[in-house]
Amino acid sequence: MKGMTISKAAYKAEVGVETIRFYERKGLIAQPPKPEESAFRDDPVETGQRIRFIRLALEIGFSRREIEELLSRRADPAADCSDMRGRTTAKLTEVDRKIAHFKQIRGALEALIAACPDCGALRARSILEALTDAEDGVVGANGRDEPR
Amino acid sequence: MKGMTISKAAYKAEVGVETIRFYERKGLIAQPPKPEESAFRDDPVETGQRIRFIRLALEIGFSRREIEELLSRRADPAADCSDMRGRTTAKLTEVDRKIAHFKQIRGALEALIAACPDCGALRARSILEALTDAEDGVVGANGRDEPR
DNA sequence: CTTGACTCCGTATCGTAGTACGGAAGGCAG
DNA sequence: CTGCCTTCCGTACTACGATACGGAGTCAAG
Repeated sequence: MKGMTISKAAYKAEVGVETIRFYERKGLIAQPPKPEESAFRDDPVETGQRIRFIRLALEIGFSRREIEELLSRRADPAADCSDMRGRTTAKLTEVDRKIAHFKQIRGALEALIAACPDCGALRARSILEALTDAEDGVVGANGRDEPR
Repeated sequence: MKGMTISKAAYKAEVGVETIRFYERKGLIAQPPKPEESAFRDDPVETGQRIRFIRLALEIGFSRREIEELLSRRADPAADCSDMRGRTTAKLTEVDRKIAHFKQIRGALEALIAACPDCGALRARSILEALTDAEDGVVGANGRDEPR
C-alpha cells in the first residue's frame, strides 16, 4: 500500500472515498489500473486535479452531466475556447435567472412578514391566510425555481 | 361520481392526481372518508385550499417538511403569529444567503469568461486550467450551496 | 501468523418532490 | 349488459449527488 491509494487520494482532494468511487462509476474519472505487484491501485496525480476541477465546477453550478461534457472537451484537442465560453455564458444567464427568482421570493417573504404588523395578538391563521389569499401566483410564472 | 373526486380536486388545484395522492401519503392532506353510498371519496373544499397553500409555500422556498410543520401549527390554536414570523424571517435569511452565494458564483463565472480574452486561438485547456488554478476555494467557505 | 485496518466492488439507501404503472373495482352511456 | 373511462391503491421509477453497507480479499505490524 505504498502508492496513491484511494483513501489518500480522497484525503488530498478533501472528498470521501465513496465520492471518488462514485465519480469513477459515472465516468468522470478513470479507474487507475492496478500495478502488477499489488492488488491495490495507484491513483495518478492527475486524478487529484480532476477531482478538484469537478468539485469546483459543481460549486459554480455546473451539473455532473455538464462537467462530464467539459471534461470530454478538455480531452478533445479540437475543442476551442469559444465553446467553453458559450457554456459559461449560458451558465451565467442561468445564475442570473436564479438570482432574480430568489429576489422575487425574498419580496414575497418580506410581504408576508409585513402582513403581520402587530404580532402576538394575531393567530397564525391570519398570516397563513394572508399568504394563501394575497400571494397567489406572485412568485413565478415558471412555477418552479430549480428543476432538481 | 358526483362529489369532489380526486381528479376534480386536482384540476381545481392545478396539480396532478398523483400529486394529491403523494401529499396524502406524506400526511400533508387528509384522505377524505368515502361516503357510504359511493366507493369514491368526496374531497372537502378545505383540501383545495390546503393544496394551494402547499404549492404557494413550496414556491416561496419552504420544504415539504417545513410545510408539514406550518400546517400542524395552523391546526394548533395555541400557535401564535410570532412563531410564523420567526420561521418566515429565518427563511428570508436563508434566501439572502442563497442570493449572496449565487452572486459569488456569478463573479466566478464572469472571471472565467474574462480569463478568455481573445478566444478562438486559445484551447479549452487554458480556460479550464485557469479555473482550476485561480478559483480554488473562492466560491464558498461552506463548500456546498444548497444542502439538499 | 494473527489481528486489525484498509481496499475493492456491487448494491442499497438517503433526501427532495414528485411521476408512472398495473391491476382491480366502480360508474355511465349506448 | 358490454365496453370504455375513471378511481383507488400499492409499488416502482425519475433526477441529482452522494453516502452507507456487506463481504471478500490484501497488507503490514506485532
